[in-house]
This record gives sequence, structure tokens and C-alpha cells, in this order.
Amino acid sequence: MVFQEDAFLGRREQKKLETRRAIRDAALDLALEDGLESLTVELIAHNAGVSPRTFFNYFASKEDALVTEAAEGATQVRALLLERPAEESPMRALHHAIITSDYYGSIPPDRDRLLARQRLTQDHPSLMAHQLGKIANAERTFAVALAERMDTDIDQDLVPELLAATAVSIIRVAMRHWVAEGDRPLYELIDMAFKRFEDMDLFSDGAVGATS
Amino acid sequence: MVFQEDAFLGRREQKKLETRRAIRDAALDLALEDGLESLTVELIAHNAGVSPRTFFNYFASKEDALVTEAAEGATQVRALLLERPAEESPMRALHHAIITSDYYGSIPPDRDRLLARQRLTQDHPSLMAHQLGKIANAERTFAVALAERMDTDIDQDLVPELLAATAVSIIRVAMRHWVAEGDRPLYELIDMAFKRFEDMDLFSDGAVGATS
DNA sequence: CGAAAAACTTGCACAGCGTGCAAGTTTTGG
DNA sequence: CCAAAACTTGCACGCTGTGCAAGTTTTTCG
Repeated sequence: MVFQEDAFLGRREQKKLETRRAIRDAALDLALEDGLESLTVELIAHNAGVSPRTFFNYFASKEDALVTEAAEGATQVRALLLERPAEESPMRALHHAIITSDYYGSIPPDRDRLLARQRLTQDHPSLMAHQLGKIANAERTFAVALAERMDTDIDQDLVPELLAATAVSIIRVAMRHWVAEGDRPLYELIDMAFKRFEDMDLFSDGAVGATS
Repeated sequence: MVFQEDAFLGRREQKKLETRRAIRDAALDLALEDGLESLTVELIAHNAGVSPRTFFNYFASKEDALVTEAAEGATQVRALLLERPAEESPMRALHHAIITSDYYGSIPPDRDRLLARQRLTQDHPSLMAHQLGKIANAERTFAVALAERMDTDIDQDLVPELLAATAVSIIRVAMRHWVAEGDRPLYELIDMAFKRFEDMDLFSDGAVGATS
């Protein structure tokens, strides 16, 4: 279940992962403590035990350091997506792949930090923009995987991209409400968002939304 | 049809619009000519006939200057959306509002520049991230307008946000392919993307996509 | 083991970014 | 025409991001 773990890595690779994590953690701690305004690369680097110059060997900016993790699960979701049975509808396959992933699944590695980071991101447009940039990459990954799964050409057929973009949108909406509510598990919100989406009357005109 | 025009503006407001446009145009011209790498605020400001300091009175960064226009149409789309008949389905209302807007409609104000800018944006992750940030604001605007239209509470009901996010996704996919193809009119790609989306089998399992 | 090669860290220098501030200029409204 | 309000500009300053070269650590292989 756990991916990208330090199983087959030499001493060097291991240290790099540790440093990377140390920087990320320091950045988040400082941002949560003193706010994003007073956060500087120098401070992060010092708290992570490296030089400022080394910080930039790992991340392109402080925003990058704060946001990367959100997009890191994409490769895993891609793998899970390719494992889903072929007869399953694309949207359900995406849904299940996401739900069973480490980051968006029922037991996220560090729920509170994830929540805090997401809250921070949504409060700061610069972070949000960076995150959306990462998410766009993930979306691309999903689209390519879906095209493969559907055996279609991504340059000719809009459908894989539409599906990927839709799934990503659903997750974004779910996370926004997860952050707003706070206490419920994330996967519950994701399930709910998928369900609301599925039940939605997208195109039928006339009386909208059966007023129960 | 034309919004935000210098109709009721004093001399001061008018000059501000001119300056704003001069800066934006200079930024795009220089970026297209020499690439984004060698583009500096000092250069843009000089070419626009203002001081570097004044540049920052108008835009927060050079990325901002290059990207703002893309999101400026959102307010107009919002207005058009609220004008659509109430019995029309949300998705169709969005579709029509977008199609009839200046920026995404059949006669965009400056098609070639729009295309060039979008191409530039898609080639540079930093620009893309900034644009996605702006788009997220537009999405929010649409969601609020839809909630109003549907007479529902945006904090309780996920549907307005899901609809807005979906519509925005469709447009993003359409624009990506518009940029790739180049010659076709944008509204055609948007129509096509909406159509493909509507026809898509999102959730039905089994044999996917009726192999005509 | 031990020495050369490869990879990583760090300090330095430097150009560019973004902003507060205060002084100067232009526009506005009475 | 004049005072207030709004806009522009130069200046100063700290932060960002990157190329480069010198030093250190890890790996590789004889």
C-alpha cells in the first residue's frame, strides 16, 4: 500500500529524501506559526538545518516547498487507475483509484497537517495558484492514463481530458468543503461530491432540481 | 454588447485604462518577441512609457500583466448568465453565456493576440499557474451566480460549485485544443467540448463508448 | 582497502522582484 | 482659481532565484 518508500535506496538517496522532508516540514511549521508573510527561505533553511542555497536545490520557491506534497499522490493514483478493471466506467475507476490512494484515502498519512496546509493554501492566492499548477500536471497524467485505458488518441479525442478535468474538479470542490467543515474524513466528502455530481441534472431543462 | 468601455469615465479613469492597456500590450509584445526569460519589468515599463514603479501600481508582477485579460471576461459572463431564462438547465445557461461573451464568443476582440498569449501561457508553467489562479476566481464568481440562479445555499449545496468547476474545465480543455489546432474559431471548439461532454458516458459500466 | 569519479553542499556574487515612503505632478470639484 | 484628492516617480531596502567554483561526502571499481 505504501509507495515511494526508502526500501531500495542507497545512503545518498535516503538522505536526500530526509532533507526534502525536513525542508517541507520546517516550511509548514513556520508558515502555520508566524504566517506566510514573515516566512523567508533563509528561515526555512535554517530550521531545516541546511544552507539557503541548498533549499533551492530542492525547491524552486517557498511556495513550491509548501505545495508539492499535494500533487505527489498523482503518480500513485495513476498506478491504481491502471489497475482498475477495464469494464468499469472511467469515472468510477477514477473515483476508486483516488479513494484508495494514500493521500485521499481513508487513512491519510498525516491528516492534521494535510488539513492545515490546505487551509493555508486556500487562504493565500499565491499558494493556491501554485497548487493549481501542480494539479494541472496531475490532471494531464490522469488524462494520458485514461486515454491508454480507453485505447483512444488524446490528441484527437477530447473525452479523456474532459474526464480527468471533471474528476479533478470534483476533488477540488470536495477538499474545499472538507477544509470548511474540518472534522469529517476526507474520503467521505469525496464520495459525497462524486455522488452529487452523478445525480446532478446537468442538461435537462425545465424544473430544476426536484424540490423534495 | 461591449462592456467596460470608456463611456462614462472622466479624464482620469480614461488615462488609467490607457496606461493599463499600454503595459499589457508592451508586456505581450516583448514576451512574444524575445521570450519570457529575457522579459523584465523595467523593459515593459520603458516600452509602455511609464516608470518601473508605476508598473507595480497596475500589476503585481509581469505574469499578472500577461494573464489578467484571460480572466477579465468573467464579470461579463456572470452578467450574461443571470440574464438566461430560468427554465434553462444550468449547464446550457453557462454554455450560452460563455459563447455570447466578448472574449469567448464568435468575434473575439483580438483573436491573434489571444491565441498567442494562450500559447505562451501553456508553454510556461509559471504563467499557467497564474492563469489558473485567475480562473479559480472566475469559477467562484460563476458558482455564486449559479447558486443565486438556482436559489440554493452555496455553503450547503455542492452542486453550484460542481457545475461551475465543470463548465470551466470544459472551456480549459477547449482552449487547449484551440491552441493546438490554431485555425478554427474558438467558439467552435467550445461548442464541441460541451457536446462531447454531454454525450459522454460518465458512469455507465460495461462496454464503454458505443463503437459506432 | 584506497584512489579517482560522481554527486551533493555551500558561499559568493549578481540581477531582478516587490513594496513602503515621501516628494512632486496632475486632475477634480467647488 | 484654489485646495483636496489621486496618480507618478525615485529611492531605499530586503528578499528571490541562479550560475559558478571551491569544498565535502558518497559511490564505484580496480
